[in-house]
Amino acid sequence: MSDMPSCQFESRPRRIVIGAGGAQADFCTTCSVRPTSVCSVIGPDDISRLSEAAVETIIPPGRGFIEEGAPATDFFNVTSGTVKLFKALPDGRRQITGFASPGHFLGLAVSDSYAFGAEAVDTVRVCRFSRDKMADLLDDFPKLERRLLEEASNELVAAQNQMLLLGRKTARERVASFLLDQMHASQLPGQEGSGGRLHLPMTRGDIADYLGLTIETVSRTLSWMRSQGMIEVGKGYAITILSVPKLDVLAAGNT
Amino acid sequence: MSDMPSCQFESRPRRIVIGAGGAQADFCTTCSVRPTSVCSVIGPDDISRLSEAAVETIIPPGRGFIEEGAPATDFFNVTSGTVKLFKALPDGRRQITGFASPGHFLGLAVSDSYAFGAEAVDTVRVCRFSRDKMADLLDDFPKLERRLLEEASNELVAAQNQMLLLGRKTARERVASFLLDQMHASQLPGQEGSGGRLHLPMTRGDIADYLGLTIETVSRTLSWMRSQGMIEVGKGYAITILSVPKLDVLAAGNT
DNA sequence: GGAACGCATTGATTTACATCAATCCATCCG
DNA sequence: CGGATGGATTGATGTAAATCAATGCGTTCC
Repeated sequence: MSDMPSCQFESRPRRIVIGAGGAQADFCTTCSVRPTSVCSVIGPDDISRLSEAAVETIIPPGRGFIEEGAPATDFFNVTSGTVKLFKALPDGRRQITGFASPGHFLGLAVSDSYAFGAEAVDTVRVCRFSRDKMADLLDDFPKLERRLLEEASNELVAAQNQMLLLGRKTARERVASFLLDQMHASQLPGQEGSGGRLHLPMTRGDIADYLGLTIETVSRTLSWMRSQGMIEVGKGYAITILSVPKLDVLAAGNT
Repeated sequence: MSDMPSCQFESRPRRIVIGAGGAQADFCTTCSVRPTSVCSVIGPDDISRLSEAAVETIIPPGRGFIEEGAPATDFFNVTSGTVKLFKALPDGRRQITGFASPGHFLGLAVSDSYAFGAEAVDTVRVCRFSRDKMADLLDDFPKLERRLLEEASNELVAAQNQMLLLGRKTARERVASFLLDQMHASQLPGQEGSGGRLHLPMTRGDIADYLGLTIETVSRTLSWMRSQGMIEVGKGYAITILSVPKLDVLAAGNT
């Protein structure tokens, strides 16, 4: 735990701060266009309240910024990039429990320490809040609480799906499910169709830790899918989905 | 899906109903002593509001009462017994995502259909609410919403632990983790110490489906633990934990 | 009492995936 | 440029747990 690259937040404190009568539209600009963000939930009139608690932080690829088991002091809202959330065993085995993309909240845990670690996959921007102030905000903005409940419910559904995947699916089914999930995530409102082209910012190792497999099995499975004409594996982090139906059949477990 | 033993709720509608000025203490008696229940969160003064929406239902062992994928019309609060929550693949493979005991809420899903199925392990009592009315209740009782968020957060933490278990732990580690979890759950406030004696209402099949193993592996692992002096396997559903430290070492992955 | 049933245990065998190991190929950097 | 580095791929081998199979054992119900 001690050799973890701990993040000093590279904080340029209050990178974007709004005064009482300042230009509110400038606050956390990414927030304002994301339907799931803090700002859009709270409403423009109260943004100045939020600004007192928030610090925007930029996190470089591979940098950890939440350490599993550390005191849970902060609360985050991802505004750009992809974050991997994980838990680890003492001997180093790792399970990535999810990838958080823009709009997601981190640090919901009710306990006083983080139940998971978090690390930037690519360059990530987050809005960071003190958890103390967060409690006050929740009292003042019921809509925010509603939004958090919605978020938690969605994550719970995702977690249940992942438990089914980890407990009962074969390697091929896991990879197929993953690719389809990623495709759906990339087709969220605002994103263009992309014709089955995926970018996947994470490494094979991350995918393996997410799917409960090894790097080699992930690699072999992708090669097999390529041989079956289901996908095309490009250079770098590009994968193109050639046949959604074939992957669907696989992912559903209809071998 | 169609041959599932669907529950007609065996409803004796409003088994316990309170009139405007009625004896409020009679409503859902189990609720009133559980710190996590709906009633105790809402407060006695508002119980009559709740009574308009709630129906107490008794569900016999093995009976399913939430069908995965069915329209999510109701919302439940378990008041006694144990419920298994699960997801299934078309070919019958099953993953139990959790066991719900008294105080737990079911049906949080924001979508309009249930993301999981639910079935009674032993005889179960629940308070059932219409989801439509639930939305109104949430507006009127912020404390309830806070409580639900807390519940969801706790479940999320449990789900993350389970993902680590399913993705990265060996069979022995899984069973050890399970036994320790069950022991901790049985030591919640109110329950007596019990001296390591566990009751486990679920079958080996349920445990297997919860841990992502087969019945045979669960059985073999328990036998092995017995041979190691870690546990004692009694008749029926009784298991006695003889050495918490040994199980701890196993569960943590220190092989 | 004794089939019949469901659940659990134990043994023999198979297998999907992990592990060990050898390239390959970009990118980085002195 | 050329060695070093980190990720990815592919091959050979090992193994933990699944599968297949037999038996036991308590309950239920004629």
